[in-house]
Amino acid sequence: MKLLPQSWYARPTVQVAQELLGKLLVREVNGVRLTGIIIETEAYIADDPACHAFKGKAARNQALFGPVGHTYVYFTYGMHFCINIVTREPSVIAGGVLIRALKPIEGLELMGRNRPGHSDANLTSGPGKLTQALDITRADGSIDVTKKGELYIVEGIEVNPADIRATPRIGISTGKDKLWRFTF
DNA sequence: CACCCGATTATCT
DNA sequence: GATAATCGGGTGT
Repeated sequence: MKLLPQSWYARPTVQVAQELLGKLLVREVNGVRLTGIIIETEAYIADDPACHAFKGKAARNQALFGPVGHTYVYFTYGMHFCINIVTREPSVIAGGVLIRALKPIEGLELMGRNRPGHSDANLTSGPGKLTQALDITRADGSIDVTKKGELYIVEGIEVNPADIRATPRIGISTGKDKLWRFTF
């Protein structure tokens, strides 16, 4: 499995959001490997009222302004973590791609233990669920996913661009007119 | 299957 | 004090 160079993430956020579909998110902790195919993403950039970075730099969202190819993990609704990959072209000040869903490939047993009482189909079928299944927390913010480590992304399956569907993003109150949620 | 709501807390007004 | 890039359980059709 091949890692993607940092330059791959230094391209327009909306384009990378689509190309992340089919890639593999790999979590390695305590010698156990958890893997899933990325099947749903959403793009967020600074020039977009729905983006956490829209109102400027703050303690919570600083990672969105940081180096591309790193993670941005935030905590929301008092109980959920969500993970983004920082991605943007050089002329854009901040931006990232929210990973909304995975298809579990490897390490189903541990994912199930991280989410007791749930069937395989419900392990990673939402942004808050997949972080729980992969045991991703605040501590996993600002990790470089272009290098093998506790958390990284490698090439996965080929996705036919014709199979990619663009729809409005979920759960936001502004910026609903943009079709920046991608599934295949 | 559609809608409604409570849980729980960081962040902002 | 209100809101939030959510989830899961409940109720009603």
